[in-house]
Amino acid sequence: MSALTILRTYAQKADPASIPSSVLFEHTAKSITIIDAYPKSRFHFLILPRASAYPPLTVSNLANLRSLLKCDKDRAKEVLTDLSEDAKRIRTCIEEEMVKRFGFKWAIWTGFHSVPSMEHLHLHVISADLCSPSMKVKKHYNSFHPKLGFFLSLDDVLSWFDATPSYFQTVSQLKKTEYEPYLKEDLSCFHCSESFKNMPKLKEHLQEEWNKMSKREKSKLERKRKRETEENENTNSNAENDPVPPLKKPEQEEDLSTK
DNA sequence: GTTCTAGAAC
DNA sequence: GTTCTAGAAC
Repeated sequence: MSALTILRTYAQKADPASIPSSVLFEHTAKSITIIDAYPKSRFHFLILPRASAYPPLTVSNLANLRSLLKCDKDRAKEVLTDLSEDAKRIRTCIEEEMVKRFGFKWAIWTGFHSVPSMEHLHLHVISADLCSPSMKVKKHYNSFHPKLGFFLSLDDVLSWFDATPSYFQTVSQLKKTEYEPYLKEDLSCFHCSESFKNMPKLKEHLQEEWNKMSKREKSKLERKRKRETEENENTNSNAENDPVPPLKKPEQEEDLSTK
């Protein structure tokens, strides 16, 4: 089967449960969520609108964002808002898993590639780390870089529907010539903008950025936990006494939070 | 995505 | 001289 149309065959399944469990994450009447076969971050899912869920839209209307945005505006918006709801649920699952596996939560991006590499509309739900063995070449990295322009956040796309009709017209063309050059831009860290000469150097740096984030977030959680314990002890020990003054933040805490 | 090759890095 | 990497070709 062609790699380019694999998503379409999933989206056309009458019974999504027949999709291998190593691929399928979950499905609803309207969508199918799969685990990306080549994850570009620690968590990377794709949400596909099911081919028969949006009559009279056809599988060719659902080929990509461009083809969808050419359809009746209300119908297109319905597909996207449904995907948005699904994404919200998936993000919650990812966050739970982040806490279970890594002990803290970090950002999750939800959006489309402006120029997709596979047939059938697919919404990326991807953790904001871009650390993965499958992240190999510049094109991979730049296609998810949140500040570059190639990656279109779903919220941005939804905001196009509230813009002027002429803006919607223009932006919904998603011209390849406009977006493809982003993929060739120099490698720069999405956290700190530092630039890198090659992928191995960038990947090493992204891992360091993630380690820093992990430390920062975990100590934040630790301070929160301590504070809550203290507050509880305080409440209990003073339960029979008169009103207690609010707890003051220790000096040390102020310092750490600014770092 | 994988394979091949030129050129950079070491 | 050998290894590594980016980019082109498929």
